[in-house]
Amino acid sequence: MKARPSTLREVAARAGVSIKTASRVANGEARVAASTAARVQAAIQELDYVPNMAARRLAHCRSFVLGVVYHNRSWNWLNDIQRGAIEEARAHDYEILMHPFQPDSEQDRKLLRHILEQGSVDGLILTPPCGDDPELTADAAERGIPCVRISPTHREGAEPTVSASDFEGARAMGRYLASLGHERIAFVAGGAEQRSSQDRRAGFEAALHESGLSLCDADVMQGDFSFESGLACGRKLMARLATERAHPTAVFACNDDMAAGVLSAAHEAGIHVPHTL
Amino acid sequence: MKARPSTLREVAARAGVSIKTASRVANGEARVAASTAARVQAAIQELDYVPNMAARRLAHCRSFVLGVVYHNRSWNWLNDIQRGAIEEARAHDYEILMHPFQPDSEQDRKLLRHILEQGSVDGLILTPPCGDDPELTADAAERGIPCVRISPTHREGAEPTVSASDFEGARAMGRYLASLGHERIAFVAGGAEQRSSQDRRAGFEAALHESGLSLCDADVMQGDFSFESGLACGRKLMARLATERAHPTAVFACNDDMAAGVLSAAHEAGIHVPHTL
DNA sequence: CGAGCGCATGACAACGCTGTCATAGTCGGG
DNA sequence: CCCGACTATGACAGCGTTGTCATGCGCTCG
Repeated sequence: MKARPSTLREVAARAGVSIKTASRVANGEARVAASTAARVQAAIQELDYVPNMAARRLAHCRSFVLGVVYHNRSWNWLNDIQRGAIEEARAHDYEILMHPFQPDSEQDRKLLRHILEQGSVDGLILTPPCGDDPELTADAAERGIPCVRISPTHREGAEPTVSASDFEGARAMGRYLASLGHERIAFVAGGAEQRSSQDRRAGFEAALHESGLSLCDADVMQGDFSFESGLACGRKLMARLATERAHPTAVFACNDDMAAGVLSAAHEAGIHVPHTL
Repeated sequence: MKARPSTLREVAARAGVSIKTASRVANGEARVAASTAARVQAAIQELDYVPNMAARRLAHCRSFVLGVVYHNRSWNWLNDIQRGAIEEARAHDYEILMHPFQPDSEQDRKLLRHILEQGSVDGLILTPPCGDDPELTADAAERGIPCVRISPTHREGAEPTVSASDFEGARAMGRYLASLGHERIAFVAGGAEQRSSQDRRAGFEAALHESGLSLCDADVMQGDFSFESGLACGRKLMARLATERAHPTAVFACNDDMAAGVLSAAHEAGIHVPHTL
């Protein structure tokens, strides 16, 4: 049908103006007479003109691409992030480039560095735990590529960060569980070094204290945000139910995947959540 | 450190050759004297030259980007595909652009069409069930953008397809189960319209027949490739175990997610796979 | 020894767009 | 009625790379 997309030059010719003026209209710049603007708009419509990104990139010395660097066990979470990033980026004429990154893979490091060198990204979104990789942020800084770190463990970097309100969220959830009358609540932690896990624990403990309760070490189980780790913690927990007289009557898991794991363990043990024991 | 990446012109100047010759060396074209090639290579090294993709794209009228269109319930599968695509693409100087696509979302359709118009992709990889969307393939064809369809239900399209050997794989697995002595094996189907599910069933049934067994309708359960559907089928199956005297002693699920669902249901019911009943 | 051929190299335009600066044309104030 | 200021528009030069074609050289074959 449309073998070759039409160019600005063609639009300009059709509207009887110079290329530059066509460009101005296409970009919605001010300083164009209403009448000419209308004429150019018409030409754009008629020719199905769509700006050529490659040319725009070249002229702007910008790539209009953002990279999302990830290394994640929770695919559900990552897919949400990915979808959100793509949508928001598209709304601003940007594209999203997903970049897998295992901190210990020299291969991944090299590829990423290559991408930075190539200037194929204008910025980077670092999902946890990538935001805490100093080499990575240093590499980006060296090339003047701005980064945003999502829920980083260490906040001292120069880059802006985006974090969920881990503390407050966990506190609210803790309060709720306490309000149901539970007196011992187990806590399934996420990756020990990830701040989000630490903050959630702090918020959770704060809620307990407000309700006159506390979290004993025995009720803290170490997970790593993955479903499997939640399952393992859940199983340990279930084993305790059988042997210990006094035990937790509720469980707080640091993310959905682990919660699913715990639930799964409960099912295995024949316990139907949220039925009371 | 390196404020502005170096250009071919600089490399050429440093090596004392013309830009074009530098280009030739950078692209490994033949027809260059070994001595000059060496000189240029040295310059490239010294200046950390990396070709500018935007310029290359413009000159080539190609984007060096492939789109992966997806709409999927099985994130695990998708992430494997994504990772594989990214790796292979990078190896060929290509990038991967992920494009979410809900067949019933006009929004997604429009965005995708826009991407095609923009020429921001040289080709499309359609994961199931997107490969079976006629409007999509037509749109792409109209703009001369080649598509590869992964495991499509309908193979009659002009586009090349990539499919796992559903039939043979399922047959091998069926044979194995039969060889273990099972005489009734339940079958958990994937999306009814997806060919991969149909083929797997055919392969599975072929294996049964070879072993003198057969698949009765009652033992076929309809899933949709998601974990949840597997769980639901598993639960139905478990219920039957309790009530029916003669029942399947093994389960064949059409993908990993559903198999996990079935296993989960078995756990719930207190059955430890693969222990015999 | 000269015509002819192949090979290494370079000059130049083109890809499509944007930024800079120049150039007409318009308008209001003194 | 003229001058400065401001507005709309255009010419042109890049952005960094590649394709086309031309050029000049040395070599081989007759």
